Amino acid sequence: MYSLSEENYLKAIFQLERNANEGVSTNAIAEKMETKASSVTDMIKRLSEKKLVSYRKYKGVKLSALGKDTAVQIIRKHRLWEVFLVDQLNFSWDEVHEVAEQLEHIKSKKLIKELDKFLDYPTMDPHGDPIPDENGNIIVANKLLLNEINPGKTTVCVGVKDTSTDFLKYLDKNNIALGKTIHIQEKEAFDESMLISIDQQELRISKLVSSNIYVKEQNQ
Amino acid sequence: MYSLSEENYLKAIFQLERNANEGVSTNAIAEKMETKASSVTDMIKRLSEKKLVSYRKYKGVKLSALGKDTAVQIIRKHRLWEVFLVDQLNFSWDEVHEVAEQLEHIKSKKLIKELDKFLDYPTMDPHGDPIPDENGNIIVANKLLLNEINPGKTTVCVGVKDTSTDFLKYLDKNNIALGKTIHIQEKEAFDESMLISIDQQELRISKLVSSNIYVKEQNQ
DNA sequence: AAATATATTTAGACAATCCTAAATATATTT
DNA sequence: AAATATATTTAGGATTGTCTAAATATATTT
Ligand SMILES: [Mn+2]
Ligand SMILES: [Mn+2]
Ligand SMILES: [Mn+2]
Ligand SMILES: [Mn+2]
Repeated sequence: MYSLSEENYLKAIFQLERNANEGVSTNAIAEKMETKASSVTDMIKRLSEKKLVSYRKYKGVKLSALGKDTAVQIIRKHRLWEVFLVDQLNFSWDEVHEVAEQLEHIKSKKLIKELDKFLDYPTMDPHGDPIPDENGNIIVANKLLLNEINPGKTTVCVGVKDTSTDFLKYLDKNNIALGKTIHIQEKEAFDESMLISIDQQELRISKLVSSNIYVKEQNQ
Repeated sequence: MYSLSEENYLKAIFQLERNANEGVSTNAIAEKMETKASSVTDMIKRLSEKKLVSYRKYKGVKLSALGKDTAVQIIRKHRLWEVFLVDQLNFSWDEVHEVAEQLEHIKSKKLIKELDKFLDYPTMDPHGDPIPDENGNIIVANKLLLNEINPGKTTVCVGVKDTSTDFLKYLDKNNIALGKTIHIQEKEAFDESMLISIDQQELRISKLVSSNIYVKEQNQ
């Protein structure tokens, strides 16, 4: 169907489109893909030929319905594989991404259908991100960033924004994981650092940390 | 490490080397890979540069130790994935090869180690072929082709030589599977067809069929 | 609005992999 | 051993995807 390279571009454009409401810029794609703007322009033309994106010179690209659907299916595969690696093969949440980047390109309808069944139809991946269903529908949970919550509140960790190995290992080290109850004791006005408690343990975290943890408020 | 294409060539050469004791010919590789002899020559030069094969013009290629080891590890991955697909994801033995051809190229030491453990260290794939261990050792079972066995003997099916969908579906239809007891009642001298019985059911099979089923003799 | 900075595209090139057609080497017949 | 057939390599080219450098368009400053 589509090449590995085309699939990676589609995924990148999809993720960039979430934020920007205008066409996604060549440079933004180049940065995300860690490649050169000229390479992006080349690829955009190919994707446009194949009706995966709409493109007007200098105006950026938008995914077509076909392009969007293709991207979502790749994300679905990526996240299902991540679940498999963590739940069945003893991978930790900081080890799965690289392998899932490869596995997401395996082409087999049956494989992904059976994997989904085997994993008992998971709805989120190890980082708290939603897994699109067969039809490409994504249920967006109403989650908030921890740094937006007021002191005194009790929350539950439901996801991470930064999924880098460094950040995930930091969280591991400090006993922060999906499902953990996080109580916010104080928020320092000066640098927005927070004093939180998890399992009766106090911990001070920087704004950089609190702005990369998704939570939902408890009992609401 | 190595490209998908390079890996596929190594695997093909490895399999061809099993039979031929001389260097593997360009044409043999071309036929196996369903490509052109000129493409094979191109690739052989690349593999030779990378010390994966030794090559003398017009004399065919031989895998180096490195090439052999690389090929065996790919075969190991291929067969482990086939076991996974059949045992865990409800694939039938005629459906796995195509997907395993893709999965065998996923690069992750940990993945294959954990998959092996998850499957409880299987020693053979769904077609009865041995799975090389971590160190690349292959235990060659002493199996015989059914057409070499004399009438009156009782055997157990332990593998298939032809793994094409058509042949595997024929076996399914006729209740022939790994582990089944096959009793040989008659062998027709004229065309070497056989009358066999499986689960008290009689079946006449052609020489083409009996020469693609591996068995071991019972009680010996 | 002109000058400057930034973003984007184009031109030209390169590596990997495949192909066809032609040239050459090796093997088989006669 | 010459003639013929078969196998293999080489030459030249296409495609995909990448890159650098130059050209051009758009955005921002002054
Ligand atoms: Mn990921
Ligand atoms: Mn994830
Ligand atoms: Mn196979
Ligand atoms: Mn097999």
